[in-house]
Amino acid sequence: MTGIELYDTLTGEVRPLATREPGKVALYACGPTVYDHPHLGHARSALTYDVLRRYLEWRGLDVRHVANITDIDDNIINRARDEGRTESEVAVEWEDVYIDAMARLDVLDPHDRPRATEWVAEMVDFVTRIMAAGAAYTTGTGVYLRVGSVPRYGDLVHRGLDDLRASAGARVEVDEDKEDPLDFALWKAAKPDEPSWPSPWGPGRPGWHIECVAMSLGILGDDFDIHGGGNDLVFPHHTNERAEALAVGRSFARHWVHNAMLNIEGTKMSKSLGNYRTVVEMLDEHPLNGRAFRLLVLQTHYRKTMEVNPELMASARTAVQRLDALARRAKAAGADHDQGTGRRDEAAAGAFRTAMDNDIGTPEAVAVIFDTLHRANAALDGSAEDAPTLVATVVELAGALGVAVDAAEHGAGDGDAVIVGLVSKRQAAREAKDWSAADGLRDELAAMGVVVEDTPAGPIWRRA
RNA sequence: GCGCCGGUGCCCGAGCGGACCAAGGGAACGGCCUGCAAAGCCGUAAAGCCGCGGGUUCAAAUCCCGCCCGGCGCUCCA
Repeated sequence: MTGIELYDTLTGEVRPLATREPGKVALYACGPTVYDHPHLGHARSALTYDVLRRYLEWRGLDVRHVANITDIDDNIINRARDEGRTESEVAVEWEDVYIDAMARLDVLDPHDRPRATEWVAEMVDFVTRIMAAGAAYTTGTGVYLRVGSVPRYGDLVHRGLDDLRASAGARVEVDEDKEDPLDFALWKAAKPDEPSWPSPWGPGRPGWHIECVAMSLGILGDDFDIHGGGNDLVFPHHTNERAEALAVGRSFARHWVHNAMLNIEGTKMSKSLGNYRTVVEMLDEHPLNGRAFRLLVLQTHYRKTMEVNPELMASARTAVQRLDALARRAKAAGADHDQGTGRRDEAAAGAFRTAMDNDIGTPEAVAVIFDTLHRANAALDGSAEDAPTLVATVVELAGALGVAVDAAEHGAGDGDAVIVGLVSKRQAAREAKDWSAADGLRDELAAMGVVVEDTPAGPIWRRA
């Protein structure tokens, strides 16, 4: 028992996270198929599991975080064909873009980042076992899972087989060779000009969902703790992953976690609506956007659709600056020296923990952080004894959610000497009570994008 | 149509039966601080009968029923 409660999609309720091994958490989060720019939805999803992982670690649990990269599928093949390149070239390019974008969002690298193409042998082996179990059959186009043979197939989506059948084929035409419209390909027979791997059923490539089963069970083992992903993956992706594992009698995820989608300007983000936003684009717009977007994600519960628009990004940036401002003035006041020594405000840490233990209540946790920030500022105003502890608590709790607090006055470094010179020149003018000279210098700095703040301990500055 | 998740102040967004909490962030306004600012502090608002209509209860934003609206899913999408 971890004391942490998490919503489980399978049972449809918040329930205690009871891990397979005490003190350890095996987490598998579905990663992207790499053939295009990662968008804000990918970022929200990655952030959700990064925060979950960081919090579990903050609680002292030993987490093994696996996030896959799907580097072979129809989209990649189509893109490669369109661009006259190999599938591998396309996949490598977009995987690099993805990983770089995640790093800029301060998403920790997962402990394992398996690629589908590196696990084909395991997938073939898995399909072989499903065949042996009598839960699959071959047709001219590949190997199919017999969905009807899997007990409680629709449990994850909370729908019965007949109900699912009734809407099957609503969007995609049904393959007549299949025994049941719900059956899906475990292995696809090779078509001309497509990459393929040898198999007992002839050359082909992995079918649907099989890569995640092979990799999650292969790396984390049976009965691993948490399987996560966007809630659009509940069906068919996760439902079918689960079916594949169940077909060979293996116990799959103990807990299913799904994050909600994201809207832009009130409507869903989609390419056709023209409101499709990429992570790189968002990050390039403002140096604070990485942290601001994370804060925005944290301010909405992970199971609720979140809103993103320029105004909200701006307000999140302002909030991030308040965090930095606290650190800066604490540093100027010499009140930050005990950071990392373990001293913290236990009332705040306790409230934070209570919020997070309750199904990862990040909005409330963020509220605790800002309440503490408020107390820290007040303590700093009155030079109260506990100011350093409160400041350290803010930094620690924000850090537990992956929000870095930056006390540095210096930006990139370029031009710092000039800025420092102007700041001290202005201070000299102020001491001489030459206000017009001082204000002129402040305007000059402002034109350079630098804001000066006068504190009892002397002037400090930051980039706007 | 079916399943899941939602509809709370100017915007975003907590709360899930009862306590001076209807949190927290942003925006606005007044005051303090400041040479003036910035940062910070204090306070305020006709700001919301918590989507609409019923019901359960001593007590509901919180539970139940119906309706309206939004999002996602219903074969490869976070």
